[in-house]
Amino acid sequence: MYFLMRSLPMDINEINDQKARRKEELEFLEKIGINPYPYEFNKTHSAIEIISQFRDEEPEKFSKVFVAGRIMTFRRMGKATFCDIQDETGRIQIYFRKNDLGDSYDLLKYLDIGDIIGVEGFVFRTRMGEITVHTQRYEILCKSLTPIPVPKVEEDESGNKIVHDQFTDKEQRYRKRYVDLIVNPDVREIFRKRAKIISFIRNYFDSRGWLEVETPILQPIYGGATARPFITHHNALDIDLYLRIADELYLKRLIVGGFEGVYEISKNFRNEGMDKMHNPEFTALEIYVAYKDYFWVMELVEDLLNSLVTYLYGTEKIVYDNVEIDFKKPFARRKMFDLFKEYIGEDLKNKSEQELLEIGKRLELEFPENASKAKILDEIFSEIVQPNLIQPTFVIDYPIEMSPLAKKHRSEEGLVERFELFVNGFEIANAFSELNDPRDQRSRFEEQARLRAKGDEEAMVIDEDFLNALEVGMPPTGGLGIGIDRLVMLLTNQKSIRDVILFPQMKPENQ
RNA sequence: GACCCUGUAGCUCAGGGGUAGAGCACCUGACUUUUAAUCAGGGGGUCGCAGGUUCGAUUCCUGCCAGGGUCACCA
Repeated sequence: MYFLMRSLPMDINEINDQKARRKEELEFLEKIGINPYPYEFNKTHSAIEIISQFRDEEPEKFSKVFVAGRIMTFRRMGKATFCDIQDETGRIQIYFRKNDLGDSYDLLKYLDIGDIIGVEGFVFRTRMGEITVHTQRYEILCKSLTPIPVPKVEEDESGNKIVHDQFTDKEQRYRKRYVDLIVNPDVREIFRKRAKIISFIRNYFDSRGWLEVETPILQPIYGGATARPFITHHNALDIDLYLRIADELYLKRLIVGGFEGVYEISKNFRNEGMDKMHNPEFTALEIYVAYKDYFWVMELVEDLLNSLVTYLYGTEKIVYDNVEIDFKKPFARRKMFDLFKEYIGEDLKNKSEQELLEIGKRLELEFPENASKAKILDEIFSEIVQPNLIQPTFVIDYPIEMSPLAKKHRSEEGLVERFELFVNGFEIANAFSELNDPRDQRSRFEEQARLRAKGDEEAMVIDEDFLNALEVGMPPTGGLGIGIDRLVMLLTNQKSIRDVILFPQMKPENQ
């Protein structure tokens, strides 16, 4: 017997007394003929509609409304009860009175915080001045069996909101995002902004006639970025496939195919570390437009971000982490090697791998063994220069070793026509005049293959079909990538990528 | 992957080698315009998991698990 007991799943929640009590309430409601999970409710008003509609005009006749939402607070006072219900738009106070409701008033005691109800009533203003729905009839729309955290909101004299017992445990918030969304209204706001940002970008591109496309997530050869991929397996074909690390090479094939502007909002996957700037799956935007170069793309990015910020906030300025950031056009444009000169006091152009390594070490940086020239420059840049780039700054003209898919600079030896946009030290955008000379592309791939042979697991692999596409011929093309998650972080003042991804990757909980 | 911090009630947290604490939530009672409602009473915990030291561990030690942070790799 003892062993039997011990071998039963002893889920702590199963023996939770609050859960048990709610289950009893639910069974009681069913016994007296009430369906605690009915099929529909015809809402006429949202919480915010009621408040905005009745705030200014005090209606002579009380107006009838049908509202529905989740019960967030209860104030029971014997023969009268107040509660706040919450719908997608906000909260509205509901008033119940024994005189009006009779027997159904007594059933209120079988309702709990977390239940969802529908209310038919008229709107009035209480003595304390709060716009409230006076219930004439109500019905339960969903009985909640698991209690949710109950933060309480207090308003001080100056109208500031103080939240008591806020649901703050980050692990629980990310794992149980549905609870987080219910009890932390700011979280809903972030994801609404995220949706607005994405739809703004989509409209911006669509209205210019560029085509939204979908390219493979499962790829036999991964490419378009330097990163380690996730590997999966297709059973019927019995081949390994890679989850895409970027969609660049497919989008360029579409430019070869004759589309003159294509873009994709793409979930990419990189099998690397996670921290507040990296989630293993993330969203990137890439766009390619035929007959354009990177100067044109710079103007596109300036205008896109400027109009996006203006659309969201009605101004060109935002505040991130108490720093004001101004998206006024044009953004600063700085050549990469000029920035090196400014921040290191030395011209790194034409330096050998060995010389760069020595400079890096003097700056107290550490490098992996066999670090390539590209890696060393990248390291020096991201450690020394990048943190200083707070206001929107285009860094232009990268060394060729760092950019195997970008076209050679039209006038400067050893450089490519590439820019990255930095804001608040974040890399927001990456763009080039796209390399379309198949002979040059092949030799760049071959150089990547050499790096790979030397042990660089992130170096690119040769994609013969992509080279074939370039041989068919791609027009001059400007290409751009934007990290959507980081852009959302910047525009919503969030410090961690997990706060702008609804379901961030977490280790499974130990069962 | 390395280091630091954290894990106690549904939530937010305090405590500490000898039967586990608060506020809110929950239950009972009072209260027909309250709003962090109030007042009176009450229930609720293998103190993340496993092992060790000890007469005795939730507390001390070790390992593990999970989370957060810093660093490394990357966007």
